[in-house]
Amino acid sequence: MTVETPGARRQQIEDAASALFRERGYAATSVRDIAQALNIQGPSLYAHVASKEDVLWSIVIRAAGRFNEEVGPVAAGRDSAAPQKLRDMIRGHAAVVTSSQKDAAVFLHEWRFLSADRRADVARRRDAYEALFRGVIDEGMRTGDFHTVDSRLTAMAILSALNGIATWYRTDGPLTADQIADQHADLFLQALQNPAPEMHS
Amino acid sequence: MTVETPGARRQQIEDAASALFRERGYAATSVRDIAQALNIQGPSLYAHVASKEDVLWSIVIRAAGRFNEEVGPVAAGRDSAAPQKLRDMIRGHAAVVTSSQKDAAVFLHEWRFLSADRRADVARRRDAYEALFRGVIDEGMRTGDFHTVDSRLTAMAILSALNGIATWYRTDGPLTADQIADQHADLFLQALQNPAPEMHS
DNA sequence: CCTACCGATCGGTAGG
DNA sequence: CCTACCGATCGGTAGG
Repeated sequence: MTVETPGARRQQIEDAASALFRERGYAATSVRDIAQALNIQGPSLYAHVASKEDVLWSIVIRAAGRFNEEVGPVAAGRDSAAPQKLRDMIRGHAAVVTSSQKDAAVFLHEWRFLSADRRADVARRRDAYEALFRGVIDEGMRTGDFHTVDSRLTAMAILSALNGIATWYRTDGPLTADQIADQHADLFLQALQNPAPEMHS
Repeated sequence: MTVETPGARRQQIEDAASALFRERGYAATSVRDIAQALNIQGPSLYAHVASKEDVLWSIVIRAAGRFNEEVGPVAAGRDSAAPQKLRDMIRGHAAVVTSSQKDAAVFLHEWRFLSADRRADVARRRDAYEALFRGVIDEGMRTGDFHTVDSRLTAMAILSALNGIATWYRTDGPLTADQIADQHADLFLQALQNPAPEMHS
């Protein structure tokens, strides 16, 4: 008697697939595995999805969308300086990794199993996203808030550290998602920020 | 007429497999793919290896061994303080990632396809290795060289950043392997180190 | 190192 | 959402 919102079943499929792709990897997960998680037969899945790759694609764009929604506005914001902006971007990215852990892990590790076209699309989005981080680092160097670093290497180091959270974060671990986000922000801001200029110099 | 050292063929198999596992992933690489890279037939591979998983295992322990050889002695060393030690550990780890890029990438991403026993073994080694980094960070906090951080989170951040190098490093890129290693060391030492104490305080 | 071959499983379709 | 089924491919073995 419950009225399901359209696509509710599709969502369940994607969630089950996300968990399986993360645990076993895309290539090692069969369509029947996904179906079994939903207590239906393998071929029944094709009433809802066109192909196994389509399911992966949905998960990947879902995750990519969350990162962009969270970090994009901060990066575009004009009302805060580079250090605060980078701090908020780090916190935002970390928050997506911890709150959408499965999708994020699949996005990060399984996108190579997409078709060539879709892979190219992901590569473009990814580069644009990394450019947000490079940009704020460059900005901080221009304003003198950050000391001189290679902004590409530094952006990659930050993002690799944040993405690594997807590998080791446990909801029942000793640190909350907020603490993890804050401590990464502290760590990298400490690494980048120049000491506040002395008043008398 | 060339006399091949024993195991030379085995090495070639592991090298070819390492490249393929890295590109396509273990599960998506067939035994026939590996054989083809060596211009032999699929079943001929079994004259040299017992199973596909055995090849993965060889690559994984090869990579794990390199990390331990490079970083272990530094971590155990008694002749330098925590900051210099951490700097050398970061440089050592980064050097392995860049010099054994394929093996390192396979080690980092494909080890979950090992049997349960071997996976447990890798997990143990990995934890012991991470403990080397946690240890030197703890040491630096005790001596007052580092300010207070969560050593586990910080160790994971450092290792995730360094392991990420395997994803983006290109031999023909703008930065040499040494520059990448040094700049990661600079970045994280900057993040951790307290300013040198004033003489008059 | 080869050919011939094995049972199992894969993603996906037909036709309800 | 089901059963029945398809061709392709998988890791691996037999027997040279």
